[in-house]
Amino acid sequence: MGEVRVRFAPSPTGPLHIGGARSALFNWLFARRHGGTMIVRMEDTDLNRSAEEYEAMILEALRWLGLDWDEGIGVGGPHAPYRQRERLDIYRPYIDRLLNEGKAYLCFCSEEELEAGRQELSARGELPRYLGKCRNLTAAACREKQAAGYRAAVRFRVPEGQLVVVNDLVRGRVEFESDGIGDFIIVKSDGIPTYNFAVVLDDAEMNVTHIIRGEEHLSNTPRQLLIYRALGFTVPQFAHISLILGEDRSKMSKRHGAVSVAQYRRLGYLPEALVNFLALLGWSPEGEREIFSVQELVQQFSLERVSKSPAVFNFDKLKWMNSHYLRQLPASELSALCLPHLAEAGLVEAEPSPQRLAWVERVVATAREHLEYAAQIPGLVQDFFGEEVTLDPQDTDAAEALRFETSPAVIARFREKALEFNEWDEETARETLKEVGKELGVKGKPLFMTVRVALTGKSHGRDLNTLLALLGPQLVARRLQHTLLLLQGLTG
RNA sequence: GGCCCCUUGGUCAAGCGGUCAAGACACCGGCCUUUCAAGCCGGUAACACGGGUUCGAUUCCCGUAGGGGUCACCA
Repeated sequence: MGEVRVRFAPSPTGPLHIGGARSALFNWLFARRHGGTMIVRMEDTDLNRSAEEYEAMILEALRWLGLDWDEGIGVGGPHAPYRQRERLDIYRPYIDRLLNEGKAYLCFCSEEELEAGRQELSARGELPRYLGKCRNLTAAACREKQAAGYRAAVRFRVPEGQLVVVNDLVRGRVEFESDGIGDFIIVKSDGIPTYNFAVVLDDAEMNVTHIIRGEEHLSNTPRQLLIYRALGFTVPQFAHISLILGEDRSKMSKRHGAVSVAQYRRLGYLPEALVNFLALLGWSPEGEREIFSVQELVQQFSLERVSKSPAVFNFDKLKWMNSHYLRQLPASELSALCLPHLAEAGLVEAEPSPQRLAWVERVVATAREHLEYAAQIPGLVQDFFGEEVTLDPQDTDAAEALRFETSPAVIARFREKALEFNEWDEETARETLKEVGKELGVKGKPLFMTVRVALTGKSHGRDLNTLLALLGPQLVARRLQHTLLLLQGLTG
């Protein structure tokens, strides 16, 4: 393969979508795999919907995912500028050329006229398409209209009776009849080119060799091909990857839950997990492995193994994959990832002391195996916070554990013993509890489960010794006392 | 509606004429564990349908059905 040049060209009309992220990823993997060039530019020709803040968000999301680029916004390059709105002067000569050669023409139809035409056609049961009203306007008529103050859009004159063939790297040969395509607008009446036109000019100017994008663009491709043909440009290779679907099999959108990369980041997903997951959505490596580092993905990626059929976004699998990466994270990083969520839940102060931070790190570490994404942390470490014990009414095993004949004695005695310490480690805590058991002749469930429930109100939770150690003897004593009073209230 | 794409378990997905049709997530069961989870072991579960082609179709071709995309002065 010769020099590879690919691009990711989102429109800044919203945050980076999960589908866009996958397109970016596939382009990036392909570029890196072949030692090619990755370009990032913006399709900001929609003045109404484009916003600078979205551009910043998209770029930030790409960086967070680890998808860097060699040319484009922020890094510059030989084909700058990389925002379509800043490239208007570059487009001008091509527009003039098409107009002069009669391959495009001015259209003075108003929005209302066009709408009326569409209505009429569909009322008669015919397909809505441009009727070609301005197709054969004379130059003189055009000048007259313009002099009268009418603003014109530019339409591409679609040649009749042509077969337009897309040789798609993932879909194979796809044929379209030019007769099925109405003359389409390439420059809006405000002088700004439309997407279908500008994208061709940019890709040609920037020598893009491979266009890897979502399948929704497949139907647009013949229009673009016609423009390549009209301007005599070299046609790049196309690869249309299938769509990402929601659980209900319709195109992934907001109502399917978290749909932007930023949302996953906020929830505490790791970029390497998202990248790994997205890579496996619509592409599959050889072999049976599922977990791949970015470097491994780069080594293995190929368009030949990209699937044609759409894929449902499987939240469960993403969660599983994220939990896998979470388990590999050093304790300090895991803690840092979780801290904002603990602070938000009001469990930990926003700027904890070093000692407190060290303690939080240990607490968070106990939840590591249970954690699917960082935002879940408050619910998982609740037991480590607070003075009081509330018996979970749903938890029948818990109530049972406090109803052993020996329960009050176990709790009272362990409390006394705990009071003798200012601090203790897991070892000491365990020994102390065992001594209580020996003293009172209690072991097994009536000993351990009773203490667990007396401490947390629940029959399930973190390892008891860990819990004791992290709670510390003084808090343990206070909680036990609290439960003791609770029990007296029940019996007395 | 026209055009285009797609169709293997609930989901992702391997397969590229001959397989007992991989693997992963989820689910169920067991082991481990003084709880839970993790981990390990095992289990349930699929080629949309109908015609061809072929000695032989999940695999190739044609229909049907279903799903999706697109037909904007949006991208």
